[in-house]
Amino acid sequence: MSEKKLTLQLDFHSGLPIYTQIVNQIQSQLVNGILKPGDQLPTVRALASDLRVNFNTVARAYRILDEARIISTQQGRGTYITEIPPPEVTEKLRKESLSELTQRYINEAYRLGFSEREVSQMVRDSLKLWKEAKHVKDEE
Amino acid sequence: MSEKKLTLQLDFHSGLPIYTQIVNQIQSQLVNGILKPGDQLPTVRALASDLRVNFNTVARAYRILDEARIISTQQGRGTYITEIPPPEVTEKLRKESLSELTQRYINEAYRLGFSEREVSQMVRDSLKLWKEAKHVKDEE
DNA sequence: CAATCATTGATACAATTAGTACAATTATAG
DNA sequence: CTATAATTGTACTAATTGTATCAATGATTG
Repeated sequence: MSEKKLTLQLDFHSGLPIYTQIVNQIQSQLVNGILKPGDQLPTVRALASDLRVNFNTVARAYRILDEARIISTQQGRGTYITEIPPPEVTEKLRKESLSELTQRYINEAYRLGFSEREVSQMVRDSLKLWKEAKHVKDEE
Repeated sequence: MSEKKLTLQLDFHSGLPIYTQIVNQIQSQLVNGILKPGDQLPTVRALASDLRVNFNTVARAYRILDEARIISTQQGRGTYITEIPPPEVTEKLRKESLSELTQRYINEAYRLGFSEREVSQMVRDSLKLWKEAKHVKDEE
């Protein structure tokens, strides 16, 4: 059951290797709860076909995730999200996920020509708004 | 799909370095719309062979364009025209666009359960790294 | 003329992705 | 139950890409 279809959005011009994008997005979906422990991932060939990449590229991503104990790949069986990800892994993942997200954000801002000062200021402002909004919400 | 052939006219007696001519003509074709953001450029070897020059000369041109953020070169993958920010965007639009980008970033971080402190710290760290990297690059 | 510097070329390297054969497991036929 | 085929991940290699380094060349300058 649970024919959950793994949906990944690759950007072939982003400068990030395909396998890295696959790794990042699977990590992100796990942190985010879209993927859960025990879930089966598509086979390397199925996902590769879906993404229109070579299956070795997917295999490489899976191997990286496997070495990080995030998934468990079993020859002849398939690939699964690790049942009980150790807390230090999930915390590490959380941090990495934020780091990843932040880098993407800063790179994008830089690409659009914004300065370090502008980015810094905008983040400060936005965080302030965010905190205020959260405050209001918490007061209910 | 889009097998656009990049056609450059080199003048070997002009006194202008080959790599400069390549840089200029690619820039020119971009301005004139012959090349568009996302377009893939020929490989350094293919273009070099086409122009009958050493591929390092093309690589040098590509590197200059890459540093100018006009193209994005990716080892093992290829070279692409980057999505350039239209220079004629007003400052207001610029700010709005950064604001929007930042909101998306913060919302995503929030959705992933990060605290204001974590986000703030991560942005500071990432900006620092970014600035250092830029510095090194500028010093060469 | 000699020294220096920019340009170009030669060569080796590194990163990414693709191709091919193989091994482990599971499903199926008899 | 056993044999065989199908499915899955693995390992190794090859091909394609850009990168780094240094040497050769040729022009410029003192």
